[in-house]
Amino acid sequence: MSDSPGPVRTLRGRNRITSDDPADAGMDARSRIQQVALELFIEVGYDKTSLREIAEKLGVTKAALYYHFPTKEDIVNSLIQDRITVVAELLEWARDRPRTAEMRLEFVRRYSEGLHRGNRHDYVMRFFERNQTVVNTLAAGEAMRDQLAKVVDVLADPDEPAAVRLRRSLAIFAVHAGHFILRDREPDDQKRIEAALEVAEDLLGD
Amino acid sequence: MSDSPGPVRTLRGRNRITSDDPADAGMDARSRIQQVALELFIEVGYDKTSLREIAEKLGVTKAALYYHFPTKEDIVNSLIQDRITVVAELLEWARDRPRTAEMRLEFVRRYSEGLHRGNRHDYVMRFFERNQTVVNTLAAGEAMRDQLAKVVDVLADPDEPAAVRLRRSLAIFAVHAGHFILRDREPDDQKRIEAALEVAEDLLGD
DNA sequence: GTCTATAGAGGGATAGAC
DNA sequence: GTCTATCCCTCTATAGAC
Repeated sequence: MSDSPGPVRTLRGRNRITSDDPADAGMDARSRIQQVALELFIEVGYDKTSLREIAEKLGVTKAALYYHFPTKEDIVNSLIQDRITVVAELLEWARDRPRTAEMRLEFVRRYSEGLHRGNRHDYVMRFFERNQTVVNTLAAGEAMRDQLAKVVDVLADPDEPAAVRLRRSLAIFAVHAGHFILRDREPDDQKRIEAALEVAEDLLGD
Repeated sequence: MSDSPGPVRTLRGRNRITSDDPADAGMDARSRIQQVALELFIEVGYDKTSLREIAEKLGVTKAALYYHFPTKEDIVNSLIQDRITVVAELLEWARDRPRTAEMRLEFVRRYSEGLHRGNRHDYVMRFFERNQTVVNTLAAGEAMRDQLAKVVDVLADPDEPAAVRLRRSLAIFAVHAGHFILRDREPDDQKRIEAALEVAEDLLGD
């Protein structure tokens, strides 16, 4: 809830998650907070990440954070909001299209594209899966859950057999997980994404 | 670490996770604590579950818990320990067997069996996936991660192409997730397990 | 084996100066 | 926009009686 005061949302094209240090000029305060918080939320966990820790890593004090985000939850919500918007657009695209095999394929490709092109959406999803219990207590988290269910429903009719539904659900999961599961063996980002898509398309077929 | 004082480990055959109330005679104190804690850890999350809450649900006080488990972490560790043992045995079984297609199939079947027959192992795994960031700070959690990697390595040679590796990894995930993903559409436990196995076997083929 | 009471630490959030 | 200082709360864990 609430998108708070603070400066206007800039959200520059940024993919890497390595704002280890002050080399991060080029980002406004709000973005830098989001970035550092997201890293910590993924690695240490949302609950175990204190505002003090975030502030320290940014070289400011806790109180400074409160100027940009009224609560800790608001940091998460701001992160999730972008992602929700993008998926909502994709669902809108799919809305009245007939559920053909080609349509489903195109749907997954667009899904993958939105996940990897946009701003750190892959890391937002990683946060989501690594902090499931936290996310369930958030309104924005509930929204994401609903969307995910709708995405799955695009890929498989709710009254298809259980095995088919599961198989198609895994297509989405392949797109999500591929990026991280393969990280150690396949260093090339693009190659990983393509491999994941290959598996996903395979799962959609009969 | 540490398996603490407390009574001897009994761990009766028990599958349901519904110890809502004192209808849970038949379990010793230690098991009842594990049961209630596991439920809360899954639903509310490990961090947000306080010992007070666990104690309240059991109708005792916090201090009583400390008699059975020296720390909060020890509850988790005791839960995970069984699971680690079972998977270790399965990996031992697989150790020197040739990696044929039949062997992989049998491996996954045994994996599924150990997951659903044993004592609430499916819920332990659900705890694992829903509290990933917490589990990573635990020694026992690290052990589970290692085992999972080894399980995947049984199904796919580390130097096979990325897409193949991902596909096979998903076989294990299907077994894990199927049970929960399909819960709303397919009420029959056994049917869900079979559907998941069907998908898993499919993913192992070429 | 369970209780009451409390120590001791750390967290989120606010007040108000600059 | 950032700071210092502080409030207030909850949590884990321990001490010691019964």
